[in-house]
Amino acid sequence: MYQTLEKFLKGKTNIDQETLTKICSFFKLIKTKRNELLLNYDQVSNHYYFINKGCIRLFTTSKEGVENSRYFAFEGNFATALPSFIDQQPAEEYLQTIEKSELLCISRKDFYYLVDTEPLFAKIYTEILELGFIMAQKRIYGFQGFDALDKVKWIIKYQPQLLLKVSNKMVASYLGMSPSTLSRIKSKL
Amino acid sequence: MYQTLEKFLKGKTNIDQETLTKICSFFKLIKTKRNELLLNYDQVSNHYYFINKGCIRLFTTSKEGVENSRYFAFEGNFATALPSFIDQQPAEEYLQTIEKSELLCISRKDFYYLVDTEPLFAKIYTEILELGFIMAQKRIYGFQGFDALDKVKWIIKYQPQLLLKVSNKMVASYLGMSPSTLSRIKSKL
DNA sequence: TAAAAACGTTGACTTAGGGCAACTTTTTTG
DNA sequence: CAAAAAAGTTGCCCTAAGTCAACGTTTTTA
Repeated sequence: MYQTLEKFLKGKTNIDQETLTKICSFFKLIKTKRNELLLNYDQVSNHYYFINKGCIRLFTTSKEGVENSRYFAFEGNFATALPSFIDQQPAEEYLQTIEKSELLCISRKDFYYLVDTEPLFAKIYTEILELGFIMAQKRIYGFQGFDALDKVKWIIKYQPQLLLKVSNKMVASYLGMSPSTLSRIKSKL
Repeated sequence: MYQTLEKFLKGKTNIDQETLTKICSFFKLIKTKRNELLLNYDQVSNHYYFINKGCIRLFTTSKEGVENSRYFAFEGNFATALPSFIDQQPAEEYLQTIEKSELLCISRKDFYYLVDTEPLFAKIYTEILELGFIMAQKRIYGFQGFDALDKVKWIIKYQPQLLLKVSNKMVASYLGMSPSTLSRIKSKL
């Protein structure tokens, strides 16, 4: 149950088995269905999820009701609505498993307890923040000045798994274009 | 010379004067001219800047040579090319003072020395990361699904100082539209 | 302080990509 | 496994916003 998580933690820092076991003991296994909502727009994020199996999507909807995908996290990664988790304001975004998934879930209280009492876990948290920051910047700023074709090429180069695992519709909403535009571009290469 | 920085640090955490003085002693004052480049596209970011006076802009250029502004930091704030500062890869962005400025500059080495030896400074760094993460997300994701008019309204609401302090051209490049579009929209209110 | 450079504004024209609809294909579920 | 629902594709048309150029204004610098 905790192998993937332990592997993830070991990959980030040198950590003994005892601490590892202690950290893992705070995570509870939950199973979710396809399209199950983990967090609603108005809710405050109070859980951090580690994905054992499946996929979590972070998205919003525009005032016209169009969905806008922000992030997809797959097996072996952490995901939550981090801004809300940090500042405890309503998330203004949704968290959802887009397929049947198995998640390890830790409450915010326990998470910060670990951050405050386990220096190694604090270090891992800092690394998660740093990495999250870098990735978000690269992803979003990377698209500045890109036209639709550039974006599709970018996704093929840097996140080809997305095209395999996620519906066209969601990829399109991730890239900020309509499904028809994505469809047209793919047919031209 | 260090008043503004001390005020910033005190605002983040309870911190005694001795530690404060020690932290400040690692910062050196530098004066820059209008449009002076602090970091080039291919360079690795090795300094963190605190702005005593003036303004730092973070920007890139597209392959066609069009400038794209990412962030403006004003008096009393920190700025650097953070992804590069963290992972020591070429920045792929520029750092520039857009007006005559006075900066307090700390080297990466000293910065991480403080993070590793002063728990309070580590805490401040985590807060800078968290805040930077939240702000970047809000800023960029906030524009998803916005047309040009929405973006201008957004900037008026959340960052009106920008319109006062920064040229139209740079604001336009920050909002991801051409200067003519921004001009046209402003004339319609 | 005068010449030069950069910036801002506006008009005419062009274009990338969105909206909608019809149709086909795939996926989901009872 | 069949019916229903959702997703993907494609054509047609339209619109928001970009480009380019001309011109006036402000800013910079020698």
